[in-house]
Amino acid sequence: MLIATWNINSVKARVETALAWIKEAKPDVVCLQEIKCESEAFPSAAFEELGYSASVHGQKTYNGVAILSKRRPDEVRRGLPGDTGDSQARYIEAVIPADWGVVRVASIYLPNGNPPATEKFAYKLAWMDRLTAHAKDLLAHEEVLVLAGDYNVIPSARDAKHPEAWAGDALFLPETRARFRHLLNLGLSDAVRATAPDRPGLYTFWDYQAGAWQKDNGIRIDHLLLSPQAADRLTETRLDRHVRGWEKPSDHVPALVRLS
DNA sequence: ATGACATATGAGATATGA
Repeated sequence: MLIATWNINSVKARVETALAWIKEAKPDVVCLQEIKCESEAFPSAAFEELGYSASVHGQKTYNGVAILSKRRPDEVRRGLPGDTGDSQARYIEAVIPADWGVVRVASIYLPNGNPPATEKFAYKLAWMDRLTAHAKDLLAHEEVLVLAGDYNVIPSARDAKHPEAWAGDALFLPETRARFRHLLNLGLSDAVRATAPDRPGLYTFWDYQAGAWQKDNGIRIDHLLLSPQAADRLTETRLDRHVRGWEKPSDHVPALVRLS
């Protein structure tokens, strides 16, 4: 079972690109972030034509997450528990049938948090604490679980071409990285690092500006975190970086795991 | 360097991103 995560930076601006990539990669599950539209406006029909069911948690203009799956989900949760006053659409979770049972998949759009000296950074850290609390609850079920998405976290220096340039950034500050480590230390595996512990140059994002793609000035901020039961089934990880070179690309590329 | 790019909104300029 092939599971992907992709920050698509507006599903309406990118629907043709998304369809082209899905036809090529043929994933079983696709977690999308930054769809930037309300749930009713999501182009579900276009994906249904390719045989996918769409579960959507959207909002106007900003954020918005979705899960596309070939098999229809058994259940869907919209919104991250822990703060009923949080109106930002950044979390959706679905239980999806697999040949060997079911997999619980979350599509996560973790707050950016810049600039760091503002309430935006406090919101990011609080959101990470809520995610950790929820992950702890989910891990207690001892299921095949994949927490996939745009984490807006550069876990370590090897995950950036120029780590020094990110020193004061919300994506790389010690508080951010400590919370990400805390999440991993619950017992989750960073799938890409589980299969390539020290390899440099594994990036998922290149800024639109200043020729970042041409210079390969990238960072790795899109992650698939696996429960032990999911890690047992991990046979392949992949970053589809060629998609960044397509016409009108998202600034992120798909990251994938295969569970067998 | 608060800029470059890109997107949404809404119809010009601003907010957001990472």
